Amino acid sequence: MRPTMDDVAQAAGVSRSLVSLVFQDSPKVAPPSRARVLEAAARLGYRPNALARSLASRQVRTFGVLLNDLSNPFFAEVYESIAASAEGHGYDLLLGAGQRSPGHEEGVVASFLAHRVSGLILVSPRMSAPSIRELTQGLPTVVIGREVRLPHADAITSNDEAGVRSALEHLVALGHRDIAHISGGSGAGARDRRAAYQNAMSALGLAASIRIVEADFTERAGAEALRTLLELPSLPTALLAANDMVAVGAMGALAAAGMRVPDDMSVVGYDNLALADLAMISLTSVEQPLAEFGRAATDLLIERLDGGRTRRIHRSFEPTLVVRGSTAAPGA
Amino acid sequence: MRPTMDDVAQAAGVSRSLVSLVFQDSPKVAPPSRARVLEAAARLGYRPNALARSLASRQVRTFGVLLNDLSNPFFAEVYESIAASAEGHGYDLLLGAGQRSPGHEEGVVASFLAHRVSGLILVSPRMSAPSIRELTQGLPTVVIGREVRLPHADAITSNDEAGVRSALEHLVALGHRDIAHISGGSGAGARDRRAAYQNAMSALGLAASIRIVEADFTERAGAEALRTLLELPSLPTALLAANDMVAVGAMGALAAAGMRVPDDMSVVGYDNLALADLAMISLTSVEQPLAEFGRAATDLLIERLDGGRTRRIHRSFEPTLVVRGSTAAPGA
DNA sequence: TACGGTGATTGGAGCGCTCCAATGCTAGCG
DNA sequence: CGCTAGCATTGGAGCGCTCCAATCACCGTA
Repeated sequence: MRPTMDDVAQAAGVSRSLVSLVFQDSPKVAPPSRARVLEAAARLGYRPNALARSLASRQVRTFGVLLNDLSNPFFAEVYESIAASAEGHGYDLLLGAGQRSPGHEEGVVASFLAHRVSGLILVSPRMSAPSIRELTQGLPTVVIGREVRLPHADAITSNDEAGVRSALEHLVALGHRDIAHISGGSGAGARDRRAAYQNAMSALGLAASIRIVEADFTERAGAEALRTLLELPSLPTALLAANDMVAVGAMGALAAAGMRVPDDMSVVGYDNLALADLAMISLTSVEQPLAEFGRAATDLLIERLDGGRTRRIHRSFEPTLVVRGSTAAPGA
Repeated sequence: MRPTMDDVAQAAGVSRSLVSLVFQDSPKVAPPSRARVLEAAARLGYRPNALARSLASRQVRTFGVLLNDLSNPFFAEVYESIAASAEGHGYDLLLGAGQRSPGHEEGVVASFLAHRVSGLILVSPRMSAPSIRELTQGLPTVVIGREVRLPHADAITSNDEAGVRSALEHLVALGHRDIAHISGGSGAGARDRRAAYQNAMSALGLAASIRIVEADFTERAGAEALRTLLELPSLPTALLAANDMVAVGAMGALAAAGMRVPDDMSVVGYDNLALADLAMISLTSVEQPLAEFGRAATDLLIERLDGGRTRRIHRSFEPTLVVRGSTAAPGA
């Protein structure tokens, strides 16, 4: 059996309470006692039991982070920024992966709740809003990448309307008029982006050439969507993809079909992953300030936890278009 | 406050013990009692407290999974296979990300231990073997992607010797003789792959043209390594990269330098990520049976936990070469 | 010498659960 | 009709810790 606090207390010749104070870094402990306790603990190989600690203190300084899809590096970047910021605030993280399925997500969130995390960060969840409400039951929650309207849940999004508009304006400036959208289907935020595309196309006087292919936020789905597109009688000259994975999948399918980017078709992605910057991909993409997402998420959670805020907040960030080699004038 | 078992017991008019039995799915509970308890629990919104449960039962049916680097999809694939298999055995997973730094990894493992996980799965850890031994303290552990020799730690690797040999033989069959290796530096398994390269080159009679550039398992490092290589007086005709991320980074740098793959240089990767199959990348790569890694990892852990095994096991899997467009005869 | 004050230390109750031994109850048997 | 077997249920101790109130030792001061 692992040593407990009592063992350490006995070995150090003090009470359990004192050992507890030492491991809480309490300033009330006299330096010599502290040294004796730490020495005894080291000798026995003692490690505090986080379970017992949380149970007794009835507070768990831990956030549960649910990432929708580990295979998309987007989530890795968001996670890194959350981790950096949570660490600074002294919070632990429990990580879960949703595997792109609402069922998995619900299981992960249930497990977070069972571990009594103090707050939840859901990154682009696919769960329905009602099931989020039902599951989280008033637990402070931040949803990234989707605007969920629940009183105990804050939202962090980037301004898709502006991001999509800047991408389309860029394409139009290059001379494109026939611009199709490969959508994220039922994935988080896909609706907003789809709507932003429709709005911006209309605003640019291109309502007539609106064309949407439903897909999902994966390479595979992007490739399939493109093959669907190729069967149409007329092809668009440019493509706005729901994200970079989709864009890359579509570019792959284009290459496989013997078409060249940007000569035969321009492609714009969304997220500006490290991938997009690779020379043989060189994808024009809309960048979201991911680093700020993480900081904002922990800040919002801590405001509720320590500051006692109860009103929901929606924080929206401005994206930036990064132009690379995948866009050019049509027929160039 | 959240309802506790006592609240449910009171609401259902039974004892706490009975409620406990119901939530453990005990067969000794009479169906009507079970129904009453479940109804009361649902009405109150009761959820068992996993902390208290683990503390009282002194067993935590949870594995800690440490992934070295979330931004490499390799780890996402390994994770998915672990998740699938652990779920089947009724184990929960705690996920942690090492962010490519030994310090981070140690923090994550310490947190796993504090949560008293029943077993550990370390995927390509960067920590030193002594610090693994010291941290894990006899806790059943499986290390994937690296052969760590500790009595309480099993190892899962793929046969790098064979994988590297098949890649080199493929290149030699195409006519290459001058084949350089971009190594993973101090990353997990980099040593084995480097040694395998040296051995295979010697076996193929190419010891004289052995050339190694140290890098890391990332795109960025691959690109930098390639730029280093370009400054040498003579260039190799083919490249064996430590993994696909490195290969892709190197291909990007090649493209940026105006060189074409495979015309000016052939490139082979390792891991066969989804990425490698994209048409504009089309990377020849060595595939490891990732799905089996996950199953093997949970099986090994469970053998120790339930079966009482104490001797270490090293399980090695055979890789397969997947040939794509990034390799061709030199000067083709 | 007695006293209040300060800082260090301690005892004990309790967090929400599990698990074991003990209890109550009904049916079945001689 | 008493006795036992067997099932369903219960009470209570205890998991390893925190936290509060109580205690202790020691100092300076009146």
